[in-house]
Amino acid sequence: MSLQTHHLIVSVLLPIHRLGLFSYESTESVKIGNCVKVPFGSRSLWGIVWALHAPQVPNLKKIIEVYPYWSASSMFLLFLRQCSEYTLIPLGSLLRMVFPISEILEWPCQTFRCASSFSSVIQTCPWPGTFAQWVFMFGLKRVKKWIQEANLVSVEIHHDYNYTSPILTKHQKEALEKIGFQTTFIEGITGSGKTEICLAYIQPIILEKKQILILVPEISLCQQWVHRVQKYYSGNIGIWHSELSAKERKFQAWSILTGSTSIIVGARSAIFLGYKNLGAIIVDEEHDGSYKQAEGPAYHGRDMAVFRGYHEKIPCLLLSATPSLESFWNIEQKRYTHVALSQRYGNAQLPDIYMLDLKEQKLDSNMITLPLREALQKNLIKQEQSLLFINKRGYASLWVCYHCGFRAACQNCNVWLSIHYLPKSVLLCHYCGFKKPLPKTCPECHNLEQVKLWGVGVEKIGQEVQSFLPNAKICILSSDVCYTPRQLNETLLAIKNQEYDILIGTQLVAKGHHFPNLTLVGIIDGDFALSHLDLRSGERLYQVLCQVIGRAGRGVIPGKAYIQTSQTKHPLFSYLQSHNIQGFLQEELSTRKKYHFPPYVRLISLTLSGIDENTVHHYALSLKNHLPHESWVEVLGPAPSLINPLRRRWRWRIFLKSPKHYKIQDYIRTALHTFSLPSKIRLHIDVDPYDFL
DNA sequence: AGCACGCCGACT
DNA sequence: GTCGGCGTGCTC
Repeated sequence: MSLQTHHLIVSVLLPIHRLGLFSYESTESVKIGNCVKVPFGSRSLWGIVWALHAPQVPNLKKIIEVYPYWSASSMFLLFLRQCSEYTLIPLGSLLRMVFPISEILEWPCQTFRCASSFSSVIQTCPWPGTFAQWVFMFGLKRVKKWIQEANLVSVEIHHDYNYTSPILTKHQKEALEKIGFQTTFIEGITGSGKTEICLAYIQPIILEKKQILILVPEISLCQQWVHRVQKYYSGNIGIWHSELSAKERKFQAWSILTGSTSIIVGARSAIFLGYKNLGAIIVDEEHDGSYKQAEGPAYHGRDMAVFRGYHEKIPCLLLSATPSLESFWNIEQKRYTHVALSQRYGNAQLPDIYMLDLKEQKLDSNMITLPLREALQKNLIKQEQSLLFINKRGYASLWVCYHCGFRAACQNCNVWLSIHYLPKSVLLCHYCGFKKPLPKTCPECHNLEQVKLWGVGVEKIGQEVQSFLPNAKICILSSDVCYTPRQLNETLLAIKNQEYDILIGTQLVAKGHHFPNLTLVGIIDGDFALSHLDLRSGERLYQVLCQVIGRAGRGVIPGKAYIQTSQTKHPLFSYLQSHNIQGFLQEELSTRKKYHFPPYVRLISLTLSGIDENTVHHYALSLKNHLPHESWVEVLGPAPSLINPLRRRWRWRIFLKSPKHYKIQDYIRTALHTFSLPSKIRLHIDVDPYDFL
């Protein structure tokens, strides 16, 4: 053996789904956290040095290149490790989210001062903007050539910006003082000034040249935060979400990595990105279910934000008017600092809530009860806007021929197809997106007289309103009508400009938009989620109703809300009427405690899926039998999913329940270590699942 | 995940 | 006789 074997063998984490850690020889000195380019099969990949010792393996290869400008801090690596241990997402899969586009590591990292602030550069270099912006606009090759021509290769990174703090009221200042060093929950109804407190709080952090990450539950809310931030901040604002184009993604990831953007507004996946120096994390609308990613690697954005804040020793602020049960519990357990804002900004009143019993009303085939009709009419006369909420897209949810009994069903899922007229007439599956032209006659018996449409969606409500208020200008708001963020923003602007009298919308309208002239809210189906099949349904309904009702009366005029339901006596509504969130959450918590459900226990779901029903069932049973018996683990199932098949795949689920202080993740990891599945069968692990069906 | 290798149907 | 279907297996 040669004497040069003192070259280190290091363990490199690669963005590979299954395992992830591979041994490489390093000829130059590397540290843990360095980004390195390594040969892998017939290609080369970027990875992170995970450990400075690794097992000797045959065919050991050398590291090609070490990235000199950025490396993962030990705190960041600890964060990744905890994420992986908690969510059971393999480290390799996690790294794919950290390095969404690893090619940016090939870009040179030097950049220029903004032309406006560095006159000597202006003379030799006629292009304004930062390096990244030029690359974004003109392409790397051209910019590189320009740099060589201008001889400017080693100018240092420098960013100039101003940040002024918003002016706070006395109450807001008091709240600001209470924010702790780590996770703080800021609870306050819409309009209580949570945003301003946050924007004031981050000022010193921004001035220390650290980055701020603002997480939002939905892409459409990014732009809103950008506008808020721009009032006080003159620098670059980063955006991160799944709908960025490939070009934009590269530009944004590069700007975030190099620190050329100091404030980043992003959807949940932004929590895993590599930052230059993250200084604080803000999670807006903390309770929102959209933070939970259920498809692909399952994780909860808010929980990951808390983990990251903890490991990087930076503050994490959770904001909500209607805390999630988990957070409410964590506040009670004194895990989070709690800051409550009670006053609504500028004296706006909370809306009065009226219950309408669907059982007492004679509706015929209509969905809107008489009192709500009258209220809509009055509001129209007063020239004030109204909002009707119904949580169903499309026109109707079942196409049925009464002559032969034919019902239009999805080819891939065990569901009926919904009828949509907007933006185009079509039969649509809400689960897989399958589309079919709307039949003119029954495909089975060719009859056309006896076709019936069952179920009620936004479009049908729109039709009903138009029938009794023919002069009202109606706007239908659903993801089908506004399918791009731009379209949605345009529509929202039109609403603010009073171009519509009555809005009819799905979940989409519930999220953080301010319409000053909106004074009436009607909930069409106030019991759509009150099933006992799903333990979170009550919590979700409460949150969504709170949010929709919060749309009313945000200006100077007090608002009113009508809730149509067949369960007027349900305790949820009395808490809602008295605006007593605490009471509602307390009661929900005690139910969860009684039935041994989260947050009192840990719940994990294992879902097996595949094309062939029997094979999936077979492997689900054998997985269950493979799980060792432990007194502290309760194994439920396997049970078939409610919608089976879904996207042509059959799914069987196993649920595991254990007390929280046991490491059930370790139990599962070891159990799965000795369990193998054929490649046709997929296993999906979800820690703290949101759905049970 | 990619990208190989590998073993069976319709074409110049 | 080939071209190519995607089944399974490996990548330090």
